[in-house]
Amino acid sequence: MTVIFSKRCEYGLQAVLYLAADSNGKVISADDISRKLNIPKEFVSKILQNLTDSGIITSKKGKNGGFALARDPQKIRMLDIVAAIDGLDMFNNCVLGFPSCGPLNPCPLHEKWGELRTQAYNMLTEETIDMFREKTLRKIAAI
Amino acid sequence: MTVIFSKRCEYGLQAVLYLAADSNGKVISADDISRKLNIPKEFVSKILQNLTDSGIITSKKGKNGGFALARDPQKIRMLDIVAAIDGLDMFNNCVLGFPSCGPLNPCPLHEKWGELRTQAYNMLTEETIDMFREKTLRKIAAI
DNA sequence: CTTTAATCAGACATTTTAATCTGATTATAA
DNA sequence: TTATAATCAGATTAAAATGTCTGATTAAAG
Repeated sequence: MTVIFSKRCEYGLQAVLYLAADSNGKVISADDISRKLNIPKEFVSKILQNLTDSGIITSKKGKNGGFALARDPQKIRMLDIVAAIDGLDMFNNCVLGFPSCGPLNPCPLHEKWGELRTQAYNMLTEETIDMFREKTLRKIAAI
Repeated sequence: MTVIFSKRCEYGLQAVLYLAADSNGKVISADDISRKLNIPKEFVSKILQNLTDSGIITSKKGKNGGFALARDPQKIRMLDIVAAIDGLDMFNNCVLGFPSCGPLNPCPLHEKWGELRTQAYNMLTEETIDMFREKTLRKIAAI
């Protein structure tokens, strides 16, 4: 198995993209998100709690409650969500699992992989979730 | 958690690189590999068995037995090892975990991520383990 | 004020990955 | 030919990730 993001993180990214795309000021319930994205309800609820604790989304309790973005979608970077759920270790640790891999003591793939990793990091840093409204809506409509 | 290669695959890559770098025609035992790379012996043994089954390395049983590359190091691509252990799903599946992500029905990250993924694929395809002898030796010396 | 529908908190269960153990087989060397 | 040192095969354990359940709390609506 090879993974870029954990399932938790994939689902978290999906959920936040959905909140950004389809909530028009209103909150969206975990149940709704679960059905739309086809993610187990109890699981996505946990992830939404995480994201609430991290300050990326807010929650409204009680009847008609749900979740919404905590700030402008232009101010939520893909990286923020990844950092909140998976952390940023992948951008520091050696791709081959060697200990203390760095410029001084590089593993065989260090440089070439480093470039790719930096590109990935930049991508996640530059892209904010407001860029994806239409794409997200189209994708979700097709699930 | 975020992972590119599984632990099995990381260890497998390390082990094959080591075989390519430090075996001068001779076989190297799992015990030796375990000590040099600081990988649990029983675990690396299993991985070496896998790689033997996959035809990437060969094994010699009995006293003074061990493992060696099955063919020229110029003919063993990094990708071969990854394919044997982790498989190539990561090059096909959606990075956000959406179902049936493809050109017809792309996820929001589909294109940008696709470029990076292709670069990674090309890197693993173009690089053969003979390119890494010195780097590997230097790295292992520093463990 | 009561019902209802939601989040929240934490325990629990399942599955996958990582790691270990046991014993059989094999081949070298004394 | 016997002792030794290695791979091999399969079972077992441990840890981490994924997924589920139960009940408490909260707040809106009837």
